[in-house]
Amino acid sequence: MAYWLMKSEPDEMSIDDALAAPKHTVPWFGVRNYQARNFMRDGMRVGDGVLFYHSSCPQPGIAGIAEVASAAYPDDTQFDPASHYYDAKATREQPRWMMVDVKALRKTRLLPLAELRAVPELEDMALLQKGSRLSITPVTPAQWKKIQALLQ
DNA sequence: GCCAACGTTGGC
DNA sequence: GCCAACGTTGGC
Repeated sequence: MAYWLMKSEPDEMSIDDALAAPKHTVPWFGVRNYQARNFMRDGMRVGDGVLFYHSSCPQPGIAGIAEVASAAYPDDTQFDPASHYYDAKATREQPRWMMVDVKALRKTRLLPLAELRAVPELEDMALLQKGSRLSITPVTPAQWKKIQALLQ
């Protein structure tokens, strides 16, 4: 089992929104970065652990725990000209962008980015690397364990 | 709103 | 294949 951190802007979809969704499950549409797509398509398995991260907001940080709830499948918004996420170069025969379903398990206390940065055991987290902008990053088992402890 | 850092595009 | 220009991300 692998672990991941997935960023969401709470204005778009917060941990509360995800918990309020049917089956607490939401499609993770809108990823338009190849590395992040590849993590979903090639790396994720159903049941993988997910740190639900709030970004681009007054208090960025980890806001909840979730899990991967499906294999990767095409993100329909790429085919919709009216969508913000439309991609003219994508076709149904040759989709370019994939997504997974994510099931929210619980809301946690907000574990702020600044607090994560202050933990020596977490300094190698992909999230914390200089210039890192990826919306989906891997988390090691040791990092996952440390963060669970911080959330106790 | 600023800006550092990064990814993508497209001309050559 | 290089790389300049541009667009985006996301913390502050």
